[in-house]
Amino acid sequence: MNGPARIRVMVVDDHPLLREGIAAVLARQTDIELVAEAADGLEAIEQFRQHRPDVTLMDLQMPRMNGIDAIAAIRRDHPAARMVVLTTYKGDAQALRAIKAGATGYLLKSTLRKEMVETIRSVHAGRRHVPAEIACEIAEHVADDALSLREIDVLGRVAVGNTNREVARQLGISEETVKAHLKNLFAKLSAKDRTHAVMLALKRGILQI
Amino acid sequence: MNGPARIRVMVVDDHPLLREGIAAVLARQTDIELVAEAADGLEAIEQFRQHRPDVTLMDLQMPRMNGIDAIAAIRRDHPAARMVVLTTYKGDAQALRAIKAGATGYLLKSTLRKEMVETIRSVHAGRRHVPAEIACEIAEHVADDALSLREIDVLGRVAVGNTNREVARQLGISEETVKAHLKNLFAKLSAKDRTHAVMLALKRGILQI
DNA sequence: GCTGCGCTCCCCCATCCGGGGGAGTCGCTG
DNA sequence: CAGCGACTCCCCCGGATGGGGGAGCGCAGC
Repeated sequence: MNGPARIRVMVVDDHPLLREGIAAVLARQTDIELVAEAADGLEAIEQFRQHRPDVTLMDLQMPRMNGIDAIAAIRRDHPAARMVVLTTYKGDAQALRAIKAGATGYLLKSTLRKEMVETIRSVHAGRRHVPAEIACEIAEHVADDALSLREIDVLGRVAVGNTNREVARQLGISEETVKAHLKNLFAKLSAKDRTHAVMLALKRGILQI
Repeated sequence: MNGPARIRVMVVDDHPLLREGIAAVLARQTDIELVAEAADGLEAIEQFRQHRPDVTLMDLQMPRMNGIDAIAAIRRDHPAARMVVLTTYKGDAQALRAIKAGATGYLLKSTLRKEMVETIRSVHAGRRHVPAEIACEIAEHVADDALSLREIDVLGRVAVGNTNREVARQLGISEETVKAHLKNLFAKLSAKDRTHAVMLALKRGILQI
């Protein structure tokens, strides 16, 4: 049966065992072909150039270059590339950022085999595929605005135990400004204090551990 | 070739794709046989009873019942059971707790196929198998003592934005006592303040997000 | 029986934090 | 150009935080 061309897929993840699992599932599909694998964002860009897969499954948390940057880089050169985000958590900041970067689908690693191949077919057919679970998480938080880069920077320094004064010195700004940034981001995150703010930022994927 | 009995393996993980990957790798080994799968701790206990695998690969973070509790429960009834921890992070508190619960091996999910099968054979042969990477992490922190249950409880409440007074009221103790617990755990974690302490506890697997 | 440690409580006090207010510059966008 | 938001700085001030000290009780191990 040499019918319609098969969907050419690349999988990008730093866990070899997970790649192996995806390969095993895809091998059982007659209409899907795994043409490339990569363990991080840089490899992904290189492999994409060589193999031009129809659909790319991309993890977000990876060494060297993360998935968001890799998606953005690939989409810049190949706007037609179909990218499906593959991640463990359902952090909304991550999801939103990935979709902004050009992802057309979103898959949790805890999903079943069937859902994965359906997503690949769906995305290849040109449809967006974001599960209701994720869509809700995103909708829940697009209302309250995102943190600015400066606010994220300040919060990141607070997270590692710096006082307002230390953050101010590190950034070359006044302590009052640091306090202003914190006041603003507390309101955005609905945080009760700096510790709570760090926890919420971690939950939403704004900060990483 | 119906030679020596094959090593009977069970894999416990809430990610079906990862289980699939492990199954694919094990299928290529002539001396290893995958006899059972489970998606959480409770299923693991049930499946163990039914199939009595020689070696169990167990994830730590799972819904319903986590891996530590499952390992402890299985080892209580079957002290000879060989348990290998399979996890994403190398948090030392997790590693140490797992080994205390009776794990005989420790595997990072980012390890290669080869290392996994070698670990299975090694553990089945009665050897302990903890990679140097993990052993170092553990050794680095066994010197400074672990947090007490009360301290972990206090820190967990601080992490979600409670003030010392609120924590005191929740626990029915004095605010001074809460401050004492915090002072002690700051010293144990080498934390600069409560926010830093929460971050360090998350890194070490003492707290979960 | 003594020691160590977890847990509890108390004191003092310098410092930090966070909420309230206002205000200026810059750059983007409608 | 007017408005908005990010970023910057300033004021005041009550309350929270954290570092220092000491102390009692109960339980487990040596």
